[in-house]
Amino acid sequence: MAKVSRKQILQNFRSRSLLESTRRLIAGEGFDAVTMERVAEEAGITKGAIYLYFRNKDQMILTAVEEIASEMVRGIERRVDPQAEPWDRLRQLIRAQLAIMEENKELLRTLLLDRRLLKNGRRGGQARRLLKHRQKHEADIRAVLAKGVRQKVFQSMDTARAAFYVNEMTISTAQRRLLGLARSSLEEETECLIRFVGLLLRNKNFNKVH
Amino acid sequence: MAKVSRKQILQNFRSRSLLESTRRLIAGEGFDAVTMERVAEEAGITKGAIYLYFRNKDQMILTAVEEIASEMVRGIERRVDPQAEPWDRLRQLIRAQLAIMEENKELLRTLLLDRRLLKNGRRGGQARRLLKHRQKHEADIRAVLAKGVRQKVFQSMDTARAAFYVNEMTISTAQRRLLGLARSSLEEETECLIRFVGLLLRNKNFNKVH
Amino acid sequence: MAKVSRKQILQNFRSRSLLESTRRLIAGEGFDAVTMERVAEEAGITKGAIYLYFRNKDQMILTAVEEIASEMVRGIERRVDPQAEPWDRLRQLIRAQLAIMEENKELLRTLLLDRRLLKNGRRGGQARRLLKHRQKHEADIRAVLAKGVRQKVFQSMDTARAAFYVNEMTISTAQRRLLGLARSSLEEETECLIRFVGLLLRNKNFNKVH
Amino acid sequence: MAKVSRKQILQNFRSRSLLESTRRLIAGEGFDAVTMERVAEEAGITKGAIYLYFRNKDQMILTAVEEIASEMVRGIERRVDPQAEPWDRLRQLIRAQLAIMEENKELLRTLLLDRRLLKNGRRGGQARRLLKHRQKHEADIRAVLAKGVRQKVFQSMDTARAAFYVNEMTISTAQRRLLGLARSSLEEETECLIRFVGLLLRNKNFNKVH
DNA sequence: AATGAATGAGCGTTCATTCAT
DNA sequence: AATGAATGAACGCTCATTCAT
Repeated sequence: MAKVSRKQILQNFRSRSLLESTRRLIAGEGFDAVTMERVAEEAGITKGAIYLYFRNKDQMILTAVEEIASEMVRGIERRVDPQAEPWDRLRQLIRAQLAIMEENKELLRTLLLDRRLLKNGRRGGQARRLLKHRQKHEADIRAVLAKGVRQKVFQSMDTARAAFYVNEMTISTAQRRLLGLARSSLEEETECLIRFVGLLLRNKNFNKVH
Repeated sequence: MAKVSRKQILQNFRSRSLLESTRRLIAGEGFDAVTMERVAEEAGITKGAIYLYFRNKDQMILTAVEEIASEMVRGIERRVDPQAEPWDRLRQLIRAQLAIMEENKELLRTLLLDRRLLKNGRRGGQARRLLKHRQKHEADIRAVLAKGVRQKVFQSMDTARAAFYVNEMTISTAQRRLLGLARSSLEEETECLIRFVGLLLRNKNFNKVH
Repeated sequence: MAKVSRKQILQNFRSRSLLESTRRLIAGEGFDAVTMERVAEEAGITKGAIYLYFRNKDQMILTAVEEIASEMVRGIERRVDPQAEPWDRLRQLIRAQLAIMEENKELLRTLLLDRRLLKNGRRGGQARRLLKHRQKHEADIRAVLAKGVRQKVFQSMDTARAAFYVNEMTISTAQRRLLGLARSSLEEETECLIRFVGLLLRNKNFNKVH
Repeated sequence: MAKVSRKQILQNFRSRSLLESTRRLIAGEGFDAVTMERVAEEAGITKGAIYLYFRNKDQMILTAVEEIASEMVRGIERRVDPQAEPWDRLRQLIRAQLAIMEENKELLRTLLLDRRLLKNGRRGGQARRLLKHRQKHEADIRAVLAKGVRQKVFQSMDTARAAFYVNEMTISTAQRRLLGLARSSLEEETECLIRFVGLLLRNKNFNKVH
């Protein structure tokens, strides 16, 4: 068992190194800088050895990116109190999302500006797994909205669409920061976004809260 | 002068051919299909000659994309009645934008999924010229909003930010269609978006209009 | 001694597995499919272990192919009645050879189309061991011819050369089948070949026999 | 026109260099030595430039080999007197074939030992064009045989098959020389082969001629 | 002004062989 | 005895860019 786990540990260590090298390159210089040569070099092994851990380049990148996405979504969830009331919870969601995106600034600069992976062409649906995480997040938002609507805290609406727009507005807000187009601080941006979302939902508590 | 202008005409004609070939390739097969070879072939000249009209590949693509952006913005303006009242005008803007984006579906599938050009890295600000057009469009929206606010048709708000969100929501709506994630027709999507925007602005005429 | 032989048995078992995997791959997909990885996998051991049984890839393939050759030659001999009269025996030889080659169709498709192993270049004569079997078979034919000549059943001739040609004609007949260029059945091809060989030897019984 | 032909000349010169480098490598070290890198180097250009003259490696090799085949077949024809009587003509054919094969010794060592190109797999039929030349040659032999049969100089027979065997015997004779297995001189081998072919055809003039 | 042949660096991938364990 | 991770060299192919003509 010791032996097995030692091997497993080495395996995992290598995979991790490779995924992190990949991530670092994506963050630092974009997808085009992700060369098998460079990834290997950064991970301290040789080009050929990568193929012991990943079938090919596409799969390696896909794995790295999917990891990032899932980490971010999980990170958001961790920062939200599931017991909170809808409007509070929604604000927590938005704040968490913007905070996490700020933390992963460099990576997202590439990921948001270069979404080639989402192209249908590749392997019909394999790359689309990436959308899963976005959709999961949207579903979370939607659940909060639906609860709020049931409680008459939000006006009645098409919650699926509203969730989509809330998410897109949040992403847009983050993206504008990444491009260096935002003038104010992250906190100001966040509160301003929340105010607009409040308008969108015609949140009954809006005036009290703010 | 006649000679010069004849030269100029030929120059322009060549540039046009090249830019249109570039555009066609971007629309049809994405950025990766834009090789100097193919652009030249489609334009009816040879690879080397491109360098008489453009400094390098990047600049050629940038010019092509900038043209597209400016055309689209101009196209939107052309479809809007400058005399219309704010709310009507805003709806015209949104409808026009979605219509134009639908018309340039193929191009946008590439342009929205691959925004590498916006990366600051390249040459301080050269690529940023692309943002100019987006900002111009945002300014148009903002003007309408400001007028509406002055006329008390819209509630008072940070119009710059509101314009940003309106634009982003519109782009998101179009993008979702491009990815094949929208279930309903363009018209339905459009009207639904307008309804949400109405909420955002707390448009006073909203109930009457819809 | 028991211990030694147990080792030996394991040794032999492993070698066998490897050689049979090699053979299967040659037959199924050609020499290019014979990678150490796949051979090992099919034999149920690991790549590195192969080098405990064979010095290198070349030697492994050579051994496998030599085995095939020797088996085929032995197979032919087994089907021939050593008591039979020369002409009958020759016909048996030819029939047996074509039958055996048909049975090893897939292997021979590769072996006949890719005889690189016969190149002298490699290691002076090592690869030449392969020719041994062919020569053994030729010698068998020659013995029959010689006996026939002594019995005046065949006309007098350079039996070495005649044996060579008889063998080559037989191989050519088989090869044409492998390439899918033969129009008639194996039996027809066989009888036709025998008829031509009869002509070559001016077999006195030819008219009676056929 | 001068310009055009100068370009054409350069084009042809490069193609020729490349094909000859290819040929030289095939002859000297076999197909596996035919690397784009080495071919280019031998031809005095760079790897990438090859693709200006050939679509890919396969096509380059195929062209080279087909050229060799067609040259050899033409070379044989050139050495044969079309007016000669069947038996003389057949002897000329065989002598010419053996002579030509001797001249292209090195090339044939590879071509006969490595017939991978004939594998059906590649591009269903494109590689099979190679067989065309062999078949053309066989057809020539057959025509001579048929004429001989009509003139009652040869006994009646299945001329297609006989031509196949005559050709195969000739090739086998040459191949044995290439492998260094022949003890006697080319002339002796040739005459001996002709004698056997005479037997096969039961040539009526055989005794007189020899 | 335009050609188009040529370069040269780069890419993803494969595989026989080695060697510490 | 056996593993299997790792190497390292090679390969076919692409393409932006240059430059003599």
